[in-house]
Parts: sequence; C-alpha cells; structure tokens
Amino acid sequence: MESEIRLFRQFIKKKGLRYTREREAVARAVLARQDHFDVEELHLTVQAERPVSKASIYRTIPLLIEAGLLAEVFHEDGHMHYEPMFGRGHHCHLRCTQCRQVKEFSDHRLNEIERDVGLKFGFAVEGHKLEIFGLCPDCQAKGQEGP
Amino acid sequence: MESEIRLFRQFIKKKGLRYTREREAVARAVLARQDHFDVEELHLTVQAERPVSKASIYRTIPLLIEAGLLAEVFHEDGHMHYEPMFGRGHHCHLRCTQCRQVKEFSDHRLNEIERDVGLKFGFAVEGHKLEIFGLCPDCQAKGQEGP
DNA sequence: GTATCTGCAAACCCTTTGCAATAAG
DNA sequence: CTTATTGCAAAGGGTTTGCAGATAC
Repeated sequence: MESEIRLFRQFIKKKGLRYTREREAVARAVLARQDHFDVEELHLTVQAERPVSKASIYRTIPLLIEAGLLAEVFHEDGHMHYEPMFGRGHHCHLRCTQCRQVKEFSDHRLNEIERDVGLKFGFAVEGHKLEIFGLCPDCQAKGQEGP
Repeated sequence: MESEIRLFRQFIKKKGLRYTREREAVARAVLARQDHFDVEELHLTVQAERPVSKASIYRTIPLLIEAGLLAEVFHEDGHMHYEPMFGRGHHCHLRCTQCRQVKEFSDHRLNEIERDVGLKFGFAVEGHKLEIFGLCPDCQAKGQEGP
C-alpha cells in the first residue's frame, strides 16, 4: 500500500498540484478497501482517519482515477459505484439482480473479442466493461420456496 | 411496428393497467427510433405526435422496459441512455471515448462466456452488458495531426 | 361511476461550484 | 508569501412524487 501512496504523491506532484493531508487520507481509504463502494461509504471510511468534506471526496475521485488507483464500476440506485485498482488485474462483474451481490471474474476470450472488434471497426481499443447479471444460488433457492 | 404496439397493449392490460393515449404515444416514439437516445430526445419525439409531460415519459419507461420494448444502455453525462429493442437481437456497444459515437456488434463467444461464468458461480444468468471503448478511426487521425 | 393516470410544480438526491478562510511549498 | 485547496452552503440537473383534475373502462 505504501508504494501506491508514493505513486499517488508523485502523480500529484507531477501535475503541479499540492499533496494535502485530505488527498492522502482519501487515497489511503480507497487503497484499504477490497470491495465496491460508493461515495457515501468512502466518506465514512475517510472520516475514520481524518475529517474530510464530501466536496473534497468528490474533487479527489477524478485524480485517483487518473492516477490509476480507482475505477468507476457502474451507476446504480442513482449514484456511481467505485472499486479500488490496487494491485488487481482487470476483471468483470457478475451481479445478482435480486440481492445485488457482486462476484468478480475474468476470461481470456474477452481479450480476443476486444482485439477482433477493434480491428473490424478500426478502433484503437482502450478497454472494456462487461457485466453479466442473473440470480445467485441463494436467491434462486428463495425464489422456489416462495416469499 | 403495429405488432409490437399490440404486444404492449396486451402487456398493459394483463397488468390491470389502463392503456392510455400517452402510453401509446411513448411506445410509438420508442419503436420509431433505431438509435440510442435519452429522455430529453424521447420527450421531443413524443411531443411531435402528442403533448405528453416528462413525468409521464419517466413513468412509462419502466413499463416499456418490463415489456421488452426498451433497454437501458448506459449512464453518461449525468443521465441514462436508452435504446429500442424493436426486432433487434442482443448486441453490445463499441464507443469512441472522444467523439462519443457508438457502434454495435455481437459475438458468439459472449454466449459461451456467459454460460461458463454462470456455471462456475451457480448463477441463473439472465443477460449481459458489454461495452468496449477506445478511439474511432477519425479521432485517431485527428489526434495525430494535433488540434 | 370509480379507480387509475396525467400534468404541474415542488421535492429529492447526487454532484458541482462560488467564496472566504486555510494550508502547502 | 503566494497560490492551490478546503469546507460550507447554495446551486444544478436529472428523476421522482403529491395532488387535483382528467380519463379509461
């Protein structure tokens, strides 16, 4: 984690910005998480270490994304959800449409599809987002026995 | 198109709801489109035939989605974008991150991935959303010659 | 005739922004 | 010291909702 923090500091400095306690606190909170979260949750996590306003959270998020430490996952329930990029390879999401739990997976065939589609349309592909949705085992079971 | 309208009418009736002029106007506007659109554009399209408030557009959208005539595509620029499902097979999107144009494609390997991931996690898969993004040929060219 | 639906306008919620005070370098 | 950054509170913009009048059936 410390190496990512150093990276973030370098990134901030290189842009001619100031490395503030608030920015570091947000970065640390993001790196400490292993799962998806929204701004509300991130704000609470950050608060545990240092009082930082939501405005600053919102202003720091684009920096973390540009620095490669954070990524938008999907917009749901009227707000954006994020995930840390700390030492994790690219992966996709499998979501239960009932209980909303999210599983992660990756599949090499996606790289092939990405390459082929890029070639076909002449695009310089930068990445992809795949989400598969359905009912998880638990919700399938509950669905059968009734409410 | 008339057959889809009939389908929608059946759907509405079966739910014990009322088949109003407004609902039909929104359904017709959706079916008439072949491309992506947002609520603002849909509202304008509907208005051409009949004055319908935005509130009614918003209230009708979930019905059209449930009826299988409409689908959410992605949330961008602070609002949701939709596409008609009128007689079109499932497809995915290739988007230019610069000019925002969207191409459609489909690939059989996605069905395989969907099936395999579902089996691995025990999910009853309902569908997927794949978006590949990158630079379209035009924007690549413009990028090289400078602004 | 009755219950649902519509339009309007206000409410909501997430996100962004203007500004004076504060802190980084 | 100088300029960027913060917190606050207000503004913004998409979406939802309460309510009285209109409409489907």
